[in-house]
Amino acid sequence: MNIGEVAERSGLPPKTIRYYEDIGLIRPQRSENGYRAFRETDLHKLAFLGRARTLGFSIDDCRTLLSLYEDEARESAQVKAIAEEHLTAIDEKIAQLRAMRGTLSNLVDACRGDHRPDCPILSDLSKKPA
Amino acid sequence: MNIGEVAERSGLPPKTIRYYEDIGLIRPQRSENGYRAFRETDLHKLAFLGRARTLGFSIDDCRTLLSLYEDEARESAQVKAIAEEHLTAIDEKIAQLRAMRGTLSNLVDACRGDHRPDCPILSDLSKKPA
DNA sequence: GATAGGGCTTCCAGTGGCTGGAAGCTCAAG
DNA sequence: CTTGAGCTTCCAGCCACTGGAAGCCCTATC
Repeated sequence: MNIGEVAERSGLPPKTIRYYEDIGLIRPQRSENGYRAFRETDLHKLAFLGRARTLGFSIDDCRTLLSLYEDEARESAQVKAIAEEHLTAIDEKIAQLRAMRGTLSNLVDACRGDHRPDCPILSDLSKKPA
Repeated sequence: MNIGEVAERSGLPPKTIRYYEDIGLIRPQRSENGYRAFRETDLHKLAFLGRARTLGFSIDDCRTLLSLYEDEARESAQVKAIAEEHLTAIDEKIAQLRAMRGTLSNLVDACRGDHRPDCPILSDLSKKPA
């Protein structure tokens, strides 16, 4: 398979696939003409990576997950630990965003949004921290 | 004021303050010795920026907000529009994270996390997209 | 007056995870 | 034989900093 087909079937752009090779996540073979020659296993790995990325795992986590996936002697506890840590990080991000959202939403509600200059949003931003 | 004091009083690291000067958000004067010489207005601006950043506004938004703040002929509608757009973006991010969280949390719950290799998390990552 | 230290300066490079674009080779179709 | 799509590499840029090196400035102490 050439990169175009793999891109289509994995859902990842060619650029990303090349990048993943660059950083050593996959090692496709090469045809005589210099083109990357992907096997089914490469495609499978890329799909794995794509899915892990949509779940928000870092590239580093992906690397580890992929190696665990290929390691038949893995312990599911290793996988679970990574996932739990990631879950915690997600929760923290959500909490942070909700805090932002809360403040911002109050400010937006308080702002008339008309042609006059006075604006609670700017007032808040410019007020001294207590 | 030197940068150290401004850093402490604004809560921003010196590196960040220099960076903000670099990209033209502030224009502190200079002392004869070459040190940056900050006035109260600079400090005020930096505090404004710091607060806007913690609310998640992009640097570009911050630049606009700052110029609106200094523009006495502004209309609060301009400010509100920026804030509302940002609010929408935050909502999208939260939705995305919650989707991740939902899937991931199911997978984590389903994984025994023991010494055995079989793991629903890896199974899910490796399964073909429907 | 020498020295030690902390604070300040600039500049370069790296972070994460791609993405855009240029220059050039290969391949299939007409 | 030409055209165009697809592939190759490499370099640069995104965002918002951050780390580190090399070197100047200022104050305090001996």
